[in-house]
Amino acid sequence: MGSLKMANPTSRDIAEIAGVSQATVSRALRNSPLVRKETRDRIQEIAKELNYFVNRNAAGLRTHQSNTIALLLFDETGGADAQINPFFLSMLGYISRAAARRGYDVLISLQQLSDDWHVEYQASHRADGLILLGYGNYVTYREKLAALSAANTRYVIWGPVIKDHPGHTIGCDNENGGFQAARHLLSLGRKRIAFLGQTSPRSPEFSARYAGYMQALLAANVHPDPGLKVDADNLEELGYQAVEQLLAAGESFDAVFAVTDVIAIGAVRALLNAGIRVPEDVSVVGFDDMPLAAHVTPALTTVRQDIRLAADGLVDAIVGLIEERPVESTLMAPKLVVRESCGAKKGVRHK
Amino acid sequence: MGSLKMANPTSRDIAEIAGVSQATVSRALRNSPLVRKETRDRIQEIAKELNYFVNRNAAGLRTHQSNTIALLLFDETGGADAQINPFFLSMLGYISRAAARRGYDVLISLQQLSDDWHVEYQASHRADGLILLGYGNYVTYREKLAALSAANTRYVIWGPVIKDHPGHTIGCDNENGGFQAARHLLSLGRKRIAFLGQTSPRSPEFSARYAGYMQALLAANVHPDPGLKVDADNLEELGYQAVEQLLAAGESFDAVFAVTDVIAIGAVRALLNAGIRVPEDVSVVGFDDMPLAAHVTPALTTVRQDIRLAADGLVDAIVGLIEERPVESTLMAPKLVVRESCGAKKGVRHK
DNA sequence: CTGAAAGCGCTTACAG
DNA sequence: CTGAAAGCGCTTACAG
Repeated sequence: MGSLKMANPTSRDIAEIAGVSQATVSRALRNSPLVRKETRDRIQEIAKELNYFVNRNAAGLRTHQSNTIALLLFDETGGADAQINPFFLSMLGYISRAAARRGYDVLISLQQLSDDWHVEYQASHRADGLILLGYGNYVTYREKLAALSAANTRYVIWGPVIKDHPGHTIGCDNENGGFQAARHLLSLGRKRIAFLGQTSPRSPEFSARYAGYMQALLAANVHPDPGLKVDADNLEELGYQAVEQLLAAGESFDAVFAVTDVIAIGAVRALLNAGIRVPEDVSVVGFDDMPLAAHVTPALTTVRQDIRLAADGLVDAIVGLIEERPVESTLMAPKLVVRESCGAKKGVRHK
Repeated sequence: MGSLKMANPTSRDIAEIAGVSQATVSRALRNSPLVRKETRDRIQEIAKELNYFVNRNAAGLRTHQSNTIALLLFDETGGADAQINPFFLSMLGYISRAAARRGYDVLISLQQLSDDWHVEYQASHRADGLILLGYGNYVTYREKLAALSAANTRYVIWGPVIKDHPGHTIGCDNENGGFQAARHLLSLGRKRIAFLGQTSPRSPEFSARYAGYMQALLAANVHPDPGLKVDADNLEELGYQAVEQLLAAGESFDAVFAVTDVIAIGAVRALLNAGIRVPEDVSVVGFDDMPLAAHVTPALTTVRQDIRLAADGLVDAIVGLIEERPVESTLMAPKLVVRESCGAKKGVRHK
């Protein structure tokens, strides 16, 4: 069969070589049982030899499908320079793998919440559906979501499952996670547990974690001290500053529950820096279990959100919507991961 | 002008509403000066009101362009479960931003080096070009790249700039980086500097870092001790094991140069675990300056690859190839970032 | 400055 | 089991 080479072969070229119609080539390449096995094999072999691949634009134009999912990552950093939250970044990896397994490509896009992203991806037929990722400001968020829904865009959100919120959500049971974190600290004998994180209504996930924390305190008859609650957005530097602030205010505390690992890592740095030992003097627990949580020193005790499962769930959901199967919002169970920063494992420095 | 709403408007719908031909609509939407300003504005307004977006499949089919870049990330982890190297993951963020600035979408795909990815993305018209990212095994890599070139696929690699390597490469001057790291350790009075990393020909980047390290030793008349060189692939656990191995062999050393931050973090953990102080007893320097390098304790001294610049360079290069401008391979200068783990800054724990 | 027309490369009823 | 034909929604010479 020598050298069947050409620049940009089309199904028509293959038809000519195979001595069949272009329609038959199209069927054969999609493995249609309508085409006789023999013919099918021959055609596929020719396609392979020619390094032929179906033109996705043509196929997409015909079928109105792109087999692509757009992944929108909200950039909390205000754009420009800063790093994206590594937690979401690593989720992206799992999403991409899960999508590939189901035959979907993934288009990524970093977005400002303020951007006018809502409909374009699907309306332009670049994607069949959207996955939205990021700790959003749910107040502004909400109208955008409503606009998406109004435009019949298919989308799934990673975030808090909020009653009568538009769209489908896959999220973590943040309240339970916060509860587990605080209960664990209490079980270690800690009573003055500082809370670091933003709890305004624009951050319902963090608010839920706070609610869980409060529940645990109340269940243990520990009176919460408002002086131990410090607002902090999700940046390492702000975790650092939050602890500095507590120290400057002369607050005494024997534990810190930070609403994300990023904040927790900043908090630990500030504590060590002030000559306060972690976990001997102050226990620290984070939230997320991002990749490096296990590798900082002391290794961070944290509440794990299983991002692998989350990614699978998000992809399942969006593919479900695309293929018009019924989809439900889901709440996933978080899990406390005990490492060194809380002091529960005395003298054990690695698993 | 009330409610102009319809399910999936096309340029033809707009033409009808505007009372012009479909061709004029197409021109107007692409801002062609051929269309009278007035008409153009009117058409664009209608499009906006209808929430119309050009069907990318149709446009792509016509123009043979996708305005999309495929980002192929090589998965060193062997697939399945593991985390992707955070260094590359965060590069992805910058690439996506740079591409957006130039009007390109980014399609991501995690790949095994063994996969048959070489041509499909461009041949199927899903992408106009590829960016390849990851510490590849350059022996197997090479044939794949040759295949890409043979298929006239446009691609740019992040990696070592190797003479007569196929394709265009944007990379870091790894040799110089290794030199800076070792020279810095030597300047601190360290003489027995362990080297942790894989230096086989399949990892030319790491080999180059090793070469720089050797140069620095020789320039300082320090005789390199082969017992202080330990092979380690790019995983935290392997950095940990490498140090364990040195200790078990009874080697004495006062510094560690790890060929990546990930390995360095594992090394630090092993040292602390063995009761060896960092940096008092052993100085540690890594390579990459990944996001968390600054936030582990002690903060990691490392050789920074400016990933922002790298990302811009990669996108510039691939867009250049796509738009048929001449493109050259580039070597970027790395920069030593001094933090705590080397001991140069006594008593200073944060910037 | 505008329109009529061709054609990009597929998929899929429809007919046999 | 196979083919002829229509048509997806654009862009862009070509003609005026």
